[in-house]
Amino acid sequence: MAENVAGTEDRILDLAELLIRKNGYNGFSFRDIAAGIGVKSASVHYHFPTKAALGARVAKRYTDRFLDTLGDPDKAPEDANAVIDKVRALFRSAMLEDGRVCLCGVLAAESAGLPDEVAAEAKAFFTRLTNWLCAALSRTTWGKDQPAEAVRTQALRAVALFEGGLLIARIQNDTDLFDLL
Amino acid sequence: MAENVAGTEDRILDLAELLIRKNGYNGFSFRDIAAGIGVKSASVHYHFPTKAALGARVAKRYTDRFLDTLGDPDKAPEDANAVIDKVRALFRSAMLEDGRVCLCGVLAAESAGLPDEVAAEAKAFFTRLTNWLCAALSRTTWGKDQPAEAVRTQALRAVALFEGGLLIARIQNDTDLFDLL
DNA sequence: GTCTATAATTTGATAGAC
DNA sequence: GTCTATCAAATTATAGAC
Repeated sequence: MAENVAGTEDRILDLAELLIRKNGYNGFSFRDIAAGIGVKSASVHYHFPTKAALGARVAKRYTDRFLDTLGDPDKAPEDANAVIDKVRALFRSAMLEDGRVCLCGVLAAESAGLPDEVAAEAKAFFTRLTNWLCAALSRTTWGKDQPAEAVRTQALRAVALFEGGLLIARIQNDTDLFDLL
Repeated sequence: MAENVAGTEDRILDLAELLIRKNGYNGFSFRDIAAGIGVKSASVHYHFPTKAALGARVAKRYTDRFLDTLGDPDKAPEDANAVIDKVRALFRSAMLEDGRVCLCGVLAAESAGLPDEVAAEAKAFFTRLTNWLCAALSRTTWGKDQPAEAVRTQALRAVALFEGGLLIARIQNDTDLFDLL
């Protein structure tokens, strides 16, 4: 029964992810985290020595989970639109579940002022997601006949569209806008 | 000859815009601004009483300039692709001129933690840009025969694509990625 | 593993002299 | 319009007791 109770480390990661997605990396503090989970900021430092280390871990966990949900690209649908829709649905659920945008979209927006290790993890998100889309799309009936560059362009367009769509839907406070994309 | 020398207020706005586009609203301070233009932070407060007031003014000026460059939508091209390309070129030049993303894209990413007056100006950017695109597109040979909703969807897709594209191009440190969109 | 206490710095903002 | 001086609060981070 006790396995369901998240440890302090996971609770820190959960709250940090939520706060970054809401306010950005520069928009939360160790004290926000500590207060939110009911400990002191020194305890947060025990688990994550620096803010950069925490940010990097949050981004890595987010990316791992995102790609884990997508699964094996070799088992993705054979219809190209279905592949795109699979990714669209994942971005969409991130938006609806907690009304937040993509963590790595936020980090990308701030990236020029981010600690290197955080920026590197955010960059990896886009590399890995684009690679997954390329792999999945090149198996589809559409992609089989396409040069690699055309597949890559489609993958990039999809990611850019969804990232931008989340930003617009959020600031316009209208989640329906995302579904028009 | 002296007309070319920007006043303190404009120099504050210029630097604030650059810093927000680089690090986000929470990623710059009045002292950063002051040091950058060679005054003290109290002088910055003389021109802009609060950080929120400065942020809002930066966003409004950015939006005004953006739409001013686009010009009258009734004089936009009659080819729909040319209209989209006009907007694409504007986003692209923002990226190339100073290697930065769209100011309001950054603000949108942080919007949940922004002062109301700043968030309102960022929101207005997307409203005004989308409206411009709707007006311009509905005049095109393509748009003339389309229902308003289809035109609006196209407009939103274009803005989302370019905003997302800027974010990806910047974090991947590859401006060429934007041109694939 | 969490706490108290605190250091060192930075932040947004104000008062008042010039 | 810009300055010096300063405030109160918040920030990341550390030392050491429990």
